[in-house]
Amino acid sequence: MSDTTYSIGELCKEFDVTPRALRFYEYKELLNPIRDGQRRIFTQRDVARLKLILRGKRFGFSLAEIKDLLDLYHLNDGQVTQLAATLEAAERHRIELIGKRDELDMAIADLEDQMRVGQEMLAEKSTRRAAE
Amino acid sequence: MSDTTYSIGELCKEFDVTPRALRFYEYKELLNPIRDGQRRIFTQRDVARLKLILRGKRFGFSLAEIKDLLDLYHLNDGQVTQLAATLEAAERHRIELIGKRDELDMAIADLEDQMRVGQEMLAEKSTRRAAE
DNA sequence: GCTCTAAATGACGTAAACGTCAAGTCTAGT
DNA sequence: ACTAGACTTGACGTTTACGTCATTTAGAGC
Repeated sequence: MSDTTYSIGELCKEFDVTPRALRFYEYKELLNPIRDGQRRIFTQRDVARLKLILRGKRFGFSLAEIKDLLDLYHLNDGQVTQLAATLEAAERHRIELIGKRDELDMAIADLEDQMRVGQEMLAEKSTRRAAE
Repeated sequence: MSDTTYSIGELCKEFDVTPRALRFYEYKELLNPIRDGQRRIFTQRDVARLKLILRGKRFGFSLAEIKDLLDLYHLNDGQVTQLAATLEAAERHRIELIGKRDELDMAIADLEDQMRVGQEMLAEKSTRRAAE
Protein backbone atom coordinates (compact mmCIF):
# COMPACT_ATOMS: atom_id res chain seq x y z
CA MET A 1 0.00 0.00 0.00
CA SER A 2 1.09 3.54 -0.55
CA ASP A 3 1.37 4.59 3.05
CA THR A 4 3.24 7.75 2.14
CA THR A 5 2.78 10.47 4.71
CA TYR A 6 3.49 14.19 4.61
CA SER A 7 4.63 16.87 6.98
CA ILE A 8 2.65 20.08 6.86
CA GLY A 9 5.38 21.78 4.86
CA GLU A 10 5.51 19.03 2.25
CA LEU A 11 1.77 19.11 1.76
CA CYS A 12 1.86 22.89 1.43
CA LYS A 13 4.36 22.75 -1.38
CA GLU A 14 2.54 19.92 -3.10
CA PHE A 15 -0.79 21.72 -3.19
CA ASP A 16 0.25 25.34 -2.94
CA VAL A 17 -1.55 26.11 0.27
CA THR A 18 -0.34 27.69 3.50
CA PRO A 19 0.18 25.93 6.84
CA ARG A 20 -2.44 28.24 8.28
CA ALA A 21 -5.00 26.96 5.80
CA LEU A 22 -4.29 23.32 6.62
CA ARG A 23 -4.52 23.99 10.34
CA PHE A 24 -7.73 25.83 9.72
CA TYR A 25 -9.16 22.86 7.82
CA GLU A 26 -8.20 20.62 10.71
CA TYR A 27 -9.82 23.00 13.18
CA LYS A 28 -12.97 22.87 11.05
CA GLU A 29 -12.74 19.06 11.02
CA LEU A 30 -12.20 18.70 7.30
CA LEU A 31 -8.84 17.05 7.86
CA ASN A 32 -7.60 15.04 10.80
CA PRO A 33 -3.90 14.38 10.61
CA ILE A 34 -2.38 12.08 13.20
CA ARG A 35 0.39 13.27 15.49
CA ASP A 36 4.04 12.49 15.97
CA GLY A 37 4.55 14.22 19.27
CA GLN A 38 3.18 17.65 18.56
CA ARG A 39 3.75 17.59 14.84
CA ARG A 40 1.05 16.80 12.34
CA ILE A 41 1.38 13.80 10.03
CA PHE A 42 -0.89 13.87 7.03
CA THR A 43 -1.93 10.50 5.64
CA GLN A 44 -3.20 9.53 2.20
CA ARG A 45 -6.70 9.98 3.52
CA ASP A 46 -5.90 13.60 4.32
CA VAL A 47 -4.37 14.07 0.89
CA ALA A 48 -7.49 12.70 -0.79
CA ARG A 49 -9.66 14.95 1.34
CA LEU A 50 -7.53 17.98 0.63
CA LYS A 51 -7.91 17.40 -3.09
CA LEU A 52 -11.66 17.36 -2.64
CA ILE A 53 -11.56 20.46 -0.48
CA LEU A 54 -9.64 22.43 -3.08
CA ARG A 55 -11.83 21.12 -5.83
CA GLY A 56 -14.95 22.07 -3.91
CA LYS A 57 -13.61 25.55 -3.34
CA ARG A 58 -12.99 26.01 -7.03
CA PHE A 59 -16.68 25.36 -7.61
CA GLY A 60 -17.83 27.84 -5.04
CA PHE A 61 -18.74 25.51 -2.21
CA SER A 62 -18.20 26.76 1.32
CA LEU A 63 -16.06 24.80 3.75
CA ALA A 64 -19.19 23.93 5.68
CA GLU A 65 -20.77 22.44 2.57
CA ILE A 66 -17.57 20.66 1.66
CA LYS A 67 -17.40 19.13 5.11
CA ASP A 68 -20.80 17.54 4.56
CA LEU A 69 -19.84 16.38 1.08
CA LEU A 70 -16.52 14.77 1.94
CA ASP A 71 -18.18 11.69 3.34
CA LEU A 72 -19.99 11.13 0.06
CA TYR A 73 -16.74 10.57 -1.79
CA HIS A 74 -15.10 8.27 0.73
CA LEU A 75 -17.44 6.06 2.65
CA ASN A 76 -16.18 5.62 6.16
CA ASP A 77 -17.55 3.37 8.89
CA GLY A 78 -19.92 5.98 10.14
CA GLN A 79 -21.47 6.27 6.70
CA VAL A 80 -21.82 2.56 6.12
CA THR A 81 -24.23 2.24 9.01
CA GLN A 82 -26.50 4.77 7.30
CA LEU A 83 -25.66 3.83 3.79
CA ALA A 84 -29.06 4.46 2.26
CA ALA A 85 -29.23 8.03 3.56
CA THR A 86 -25.69 8.69 2.36
CA LEU A 87 -26.52 7.44 -1.11
CA GLU A 88 -29.53 9.73 -1.25
CA ALA A 89 -27.37 12.69 -0.29
CA ALA A 90 -24.87 11.64 -2.94
CA GLU A 91 -27.61 11.57 -5.56
CA ARG A 92 -28.75 15.05 -4.58
CA HIS A 93 -25.20 16.27 -4.87
CA ARG A 94 -24.85 14.56 -8.24
CA ILE A 95 -27.92 16.38 -9.50
CA GLU A 96 -26.47 19.65 -8.27
CA LEU A 97 -23.16 19.04 -10.02
CA ILE A 98 -24.88 18.15 -13.26
CA GLY A 99 -26.91 21.34 -13.01
CA LYS A 100 -23.69 23.25 -12.56
CA ARG A 101 -22.16 21.58 -15.55
CA ASP A 102 -25.14 22.54 -17.70
CA GLU A 103 -24.87 26.11 -16.52
CA LEU A 104 -21.17 26.07 -17.21
CA ASP A 105 -21.82 24.85 -20.75
CA MET A 106 -24.21 27.74 -21.23
CA ALA A 107 -21.62 30.18 -19.94
CA ILE A 108 -19.06 28.82 -22.37
CA ALA A 109 -21.53 29.02 -25.25
CA ASP A 110 -22.43 32.61 -24.38
CA LEU A 111 -18.78 33.58 -24.24
CA GLU A 112 -18.04 31.94 -27.58
CA ASP A 113 -20.99 33.74 -29.16
CA GLN A 114 -19.67 37.02 -27.94
CA MET A 115 -16.19 36.17 -29.15
CA ARG A 116 -17.57 35.52 -32.62
CA VAL A 117 -19.20 38.95 -32.57
CA GLY A 118 -15.91 40.46 -31.58
CA GLN A 119 -14.06 38.60 -34.33
CA GLU A 120 -16.48 39.97 -36.90
CA MET A 121 -16.01 43.50 -35.64
CA LEU A 122 -12.28 43.04 -35.88
CA ALA A 123 -12.55 41.72 -39.42
CA GLU A 124 -14.72 44.65 -40.41
CA LYS A 125 -12.23 47.08 -38.99
CA SER A 126 -9.35 45.65 -40.99
CA THR A 127 -11.53 45.54 -44.12
CA ARG A 128 -12.23 49.22 -43.75
CA ARG A 129 -8.58 49.93 -43.18
CA ALA A 130 -7.78 48.14 -46.41
CA ALA A 131 -10.44 50.09 -48.29
CA GLU A 132 -9.02 53.45 -47.35
CA MET B 1 -37.04 46.72 -28.37
CA SER B 2 -37.65 45.32 -24.94
CA ASP B 3 -36.93 48.45 -22.99
CA THR B 4 -38.45 46.99 -19.86
CA THR B 5 -37.01 48.52 -16.74
CA TYR B 6 -37.12 47.43 -13.13
CA SER B 7 -37.29 49.05 -9.74
CA ILE B 8 -34.92 47.65 -7.17
CA GLY B 9 -37.74 45.73 -5.52
CA GLU B 10 -38.85 44.12 -8.75
CA LEU B 11 -35.36 43.01 -9.58
CA CYS B 12 -34.94 41.59 -6.10
CA LYS B 13 -38.02 39.41 -6.43
CA GLU B 14 -37.08 38.33 -9.93
CA PHE B 15 -33.60 37.14 -8.94
CA ASP B 16 -34.01 36.46 -5.26
CA VAL B 17 -31.44 38.94 -4.06
CA THR B 18 -31.65 41.71 -1.49
CA PRO B 19 -31.67 45.45 -2.17
CA ARG B 20 -28.48 45.67 -0.17
CA ALA B 21 -26.76 43.29 -2.56
CA LEU B 22 -27.81 45.27 -5.62
CA ARG B 23 -26.67 48.54 -4.07
CA PHE B 24 -23.41 46.85 -3.18
CA TYR B 25 -22.92 45.72 -6.77
CA GLU B 26 -23.55 49.27 -7.92
CA TYR B 27 -21.08 50.60 -5.37
CA LYS B 28 -18.54 48.11 -6.72
CA GLU B 29 -19.35 49.26 -10.25
CA LEU B 30 -20.75 45.96 -11.45
CA LEU B 31 -24.12 47.55 -12.14
CA ASN B 32 -24.94 51.13 -13.03
CA PRO B 33 -28.66 51.78 -12.93
CA ILE B 34 -29.88 55.14 -14.09
CA ARG B 35 -31.82 57.42 -11.77
CA ASP B 36 -35.35 58.72 -11.63
CA GLY B 37 -34.86 61.37 -9.00
CA GLN B 38 -33.16 59.42 -6.26
CA ARG B 39 -34.59 56.05 -7.19
CA ARG B 40 -32.65 53.50 -9.16
CA ILE B 41 -33.96 52.30 -12.50
CA PHE B 42 -32.43 49.07 -13.70
CA THR B 43 -32.26 48.57 -17.45
CA GLN B 44 -31.94 45.42 -19.53
CA ARG B 45 -28.22 45.93 -19.49
CA ASP B 46 -28.26 45.75 -15.70
CA VAL B 47 -30.40 42.65 -15.83
CA ALA B 48 -27.99 40.93 -18.20
CA ARG B 49 -25.09 41.91 -15.99
CA LEU B 50 -26.84 40.69 -12.88
CA LYS B 51 -27.38 37.29 -14.46
CA LEU B 52 -23.69 37.09 -15.18
CA ILE B 53 -22.82 38.23 -11.68
CA LEU B 54 -24.96 35.52 -10.09
CA ARG B 55 -23.66 32.92 -12.48
CA GLY B 56 -20.09 33.93 -11.75
CA LYS B 57 -20.70 33.66 -8.04
CA ARG B 58 -22.03 30.15 -8.43
CA PHE B 59 -18.70 29.18 -9.95
CA GLY B 60 -16.64 30.68 -7.20
CA PHE B 61 -15.51 33.88 -8.86
CA SER B 62 -15.07 36.92 -6.64
CA LEU B 63 -16.90 40.14 -7.42
CA ALA B 64 -13.59 41.69 -8.42
CA GLU B 65 -12.98 38.94 -10.95
CA ILE B 66 -16.53 39.15 -12.20
CA LYS B 67 -16.16 42.87 -12.72
CA ASP B 68 -13.26 42.25 -15.06
CA LEU B 69 -15.15 39.50 -16.87
CA LEU B 70 -18.40 41.37 -17.44
CA ASP B 71 -16.98 43.32 -20.33
CA LEU B 72 -16.07 40.10 -22.10
CA TYR B 73 -19.70 39.08 -22.40
CA HIS B 74 -21.07 42.42 -23.54
CA LEU B 75 -18.77 44.50 -25.60
CA ASN B 76 -19.27 48.17 -24.85
CA ASP B 77 -17.69 51.15 -26.54
CA GLY B 78 -14.70 51.14 -24.27
CA GLN B 79 -13.95 47.57 -25.23
CA VAL B 80 -14.31 48.07 -28.94
CA THR B 81 -11.38 50.46 -29.03
CA GLN B 82 -9.21 47.70 -27.61
CA LEU B 83 -10.99 44.84 -29.21
CA ALA B 84 -7.97 42.63 -29.77
CA ALA B 85 -6.93 42.76 -26.13
CA THR B 86 -10.47 42.05 -25.03
CA LEU B 87 -10.68 39.02 -27.29
CA GLU B 88 -7.45 37.69 -25.85
CA ALA B 89 -8.82 38.06 -22.35
CA ALA B 90 -11.99 36.32 -23.47
CA GLU B 91 -9.97 33.43 -24.84
CA ARG B 92 -8.08 33.09 -21.56
CA HIS B 93 -11.37 33.05 -19.72
CA ARG B 94 -12.74 30.47 -22.13
CA ILE B 95 -9.77 28.23 -21.43
CA GLU B 96 -10.36 28.62 -17.72
CA LEU B 97 -14.03 27.73 -18.04
CA ILE B 98 -13.25 24.67 -20.11
CA GLY B 99 -10.74 23.60 -17.50
CA LYS B 100 -13.41 23.97 -14.88
CA ARG B 101 -15.83 21.91 -16.91
CA ASP B 102 -13.28 19.13 -17.26
CA GLU B 103 -12.67 19.17 -13.55
CA LEU B 104 -16.39 19.14 -12.95
CA ASP B 105 -16.76 16.10 -15.18
CA MET B 106 -14.08 14.36 -13.14
CA ALA B 107 -15.87 15.25 -9.92
CA ILE B 108 -19.11 13.81 -11.27
CA ALA B 109 -17.34 10.64 -12.40
CA ASP B 110 -15.69 10.22 -9.00
CA LEU B 111 -18.97 10.66 -7.25
CA GLU B 112 -20.71 8.16 -9.49
CA ASP B 113 -17.94 5.62 -8.89
CA GLN B 114 -18.37 5.99 -5.18
CA MET B 115 -22.11 5.67 -5.51
CA ARG B 116 -21.68 2.38 -7.35
CA VAL B 117 -19.52 1.12 -4.49
CA GLY B 118 -22.23 2.13 -2.08
CA GLN B 119 -24.92 0.43 -4.11
CA GLU B 120 -22.95 -2.80 -4.07
CA MET B 121 -22.52 -2.62 -0.32
CA LEU B 122 -26.23 -2.08 0.04
CA ALA B 123 -26.99 -5.03 -2.21
CA GLU B 124 -24.66 -7.25 -0.21
CA LYS B 125 -26.32 -6.24 3.02
CA SER B 126 -29.77 -7.18 1.80
CA THR B 127 -28.42 -10.45 0.37
CA ARG B 128 -27.04 -11.36 3.76
CA ARG B 129 -30.29 -10.41 5.40
CA ALA B 130 -32.12 -12.74 3.02
CA ALA B 131 -29.68 -15.59 3.76
CA GLU B 132 -30.24 -15.49 7.49
C1' DG C 1 -53.28 67.16 4.29
C1' DC C 2 -52.24 62.50 5.83
C1' DT C 3 -50.80 57.92 5.58
C1' DC C 4 -48.69 54.05 3.46
C1' DT C 5 -45.27 51.99 0.86
C1' DA C 6 -41.10 51.75 -1.57
C1' DA C 7 -36.89 53.37 -1.72
C1' DA C 8 -32.83 56.21 -0.27
C1' DT C 9 -28.45 57.07 2.49
C1' DG C 10 -25.29 56.20 6.30
C1' DA C 11 -23.20 53.68 9.59
C1' DC C 12 -22.08 49.86 12.19
C1' DG C 13 -22.10 44.65 12.50
C1' DT C 14 -21.02 39.94 10.94
C1' DA C 15 -19.63 35.27 8.99
C1' DA C 16 -16.22 32.96 6.32
C1' DA C 17 -11.57 32.01 5.37
C1' DC C 18 -7.75 32.67 6.20
C1' DG C 19 -3.14 36.24 7.14
C1' DT C 20 0.13 37.70 10.32
C1' DC C 21 2.74 38.29 14.07
C1' DA C 22 4.69 36.54 18.70
C1' DA C 23 6.63 33.21 21.51
C1' DG C 24 7.72 28.67 22.60
C1' DT C 25 9.18 23.55 21.23
C1' DC C 26 11.80 19.79 18.90
C1' DT C 27 15.20 17.76 16.36
C1' DA C 28 19.05 17.19 13.31
C1' DG C 29 23.63 18.83 12.45
C1' DT C 30 28.24 21.00 13.95
C1' DA D 1 26.16 22.76 24.28
C1' DC D 2 24.49 25.51 20.43
C1' DT D 3 22.27 26.93 16.37
C1' DA D 4 19.16 26.60 12.47
C1' DG D 5 15.03 25.09 10.50
C1' DA D 6 10.55 23.21 10.73
C1' DC D 7 6.82 23.11 13.51
C1' DT D 8 3.65 24.31 17.39
C1' DT D 9 -0.12 27.13 19.73
C1' DG D 10 -2.35 31.37 20.75
C1' DA D 11 -4.30 35.70 19.50
C1' DC D 12 -5.44 39.54 16.98
C1' DG D 13 -6.03 41.50 12.11
C1' DT D 14 -7.92 41.57 7.35
C1' DT D 15 -10.74 41.02 3.16
C1' DT D 16 -14.98 39.89 0.96
C1' DA D 17 -19.74 40.21 0.64
C1' DC D 18 -23.07 41.45 2.27
C1' DG D 19 -26.84 41.97 6.91
C1' DT D 20 -29.04 45.06 9.85
C1' DC D 21 -30.57 48.76 11.86
C1' DA D 22 -31.86 54.03 12.06
C1' DT D 23 -33.32 57.91 9.84
C1' DT D 24 -35.05 60.46 5.53
C1' DT D 25 -37.33 61.24 1.35
C1' DA D 26 -40.80 61.00 -2.15
C1' DG D 27 -44.65 59.64 -4.72
C1' DA D 28 -49.63 57.26 -4.63
C1' DG D 29 -54.01 56.86 -2.90
C1' DC D 30 -57.75 58.36 0.16
